[in-house]
Amino acid sequence: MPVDDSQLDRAFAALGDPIRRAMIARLSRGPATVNELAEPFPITTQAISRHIQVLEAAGLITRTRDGQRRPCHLVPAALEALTSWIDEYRLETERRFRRMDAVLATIKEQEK
Amino acid sequence: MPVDDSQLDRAFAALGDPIRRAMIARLSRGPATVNELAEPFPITTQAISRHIQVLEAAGLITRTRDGQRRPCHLVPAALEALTSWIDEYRLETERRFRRMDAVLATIKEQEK
DNA sequence: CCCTTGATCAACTGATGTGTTGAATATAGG
DNA sequence: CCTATATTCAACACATCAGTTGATCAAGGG
Repeated sequence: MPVDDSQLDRAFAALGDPIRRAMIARLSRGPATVNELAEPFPITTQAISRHIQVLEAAGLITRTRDGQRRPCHLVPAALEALTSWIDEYRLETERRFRRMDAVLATIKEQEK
Repeated sequence: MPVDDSQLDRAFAALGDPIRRAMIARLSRGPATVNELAEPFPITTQAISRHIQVLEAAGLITRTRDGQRRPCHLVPAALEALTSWIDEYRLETERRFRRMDAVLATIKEQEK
């Protein structure tokens, strides 16, 4: 499954804000409306509404309709795409480190 | 090991830029100097130098000295801290989905 | 000792992000 | 119907970001 580059831009950038990360944490425990998400923060509902739009544009959340409410839902697959991207390079680095350790061990052995 | 909130801000925000992600990808294959990292991109070395500073401030890379060169090295543990953060909430969401599926299955069973 | 190379600093520009206030829209409910 | 509630839109202020050019600094090599 191809991960659009600009979607990665938006998703990682979205997580770069502590308010949006707190919203993600909240949504992991279940859906929430704009007002519910706004409650813990000392900023206006409008500002929260825009944070939500950022998360939605990043594909990290989706929204449904419940009368006049617009509940937000976390999209675990979007989070998984991010960890996959990171892990690819983390694992490559760790493999490289292990290879280098092996080489150093061999050299040390030969010096004996 | 406690992950400073502002470090998460910086690290996720750093990955929100495609040039910096490409640098991460490059560094997963081994250390590289500023000029080496700049080579693929059509922007000035100064701009690259600042991207590197952003990655370093985020804790994603470290730098050593080799004469007049300043090689960059990826820090896999920093990447791991990010996947850990994401996975916590992704896994919680998936557990919740499974619980809900179970409830729905029970209801469906009772309807028979 | 000079000149080149690798890298950074400083100042400036234009774009983007995050917050505000005030107005608008839409649904709920008496 | 009319009002309250949930949410969003629009316009603005302010800060931060990503790029530029030009100058500076430090290490190497002839």
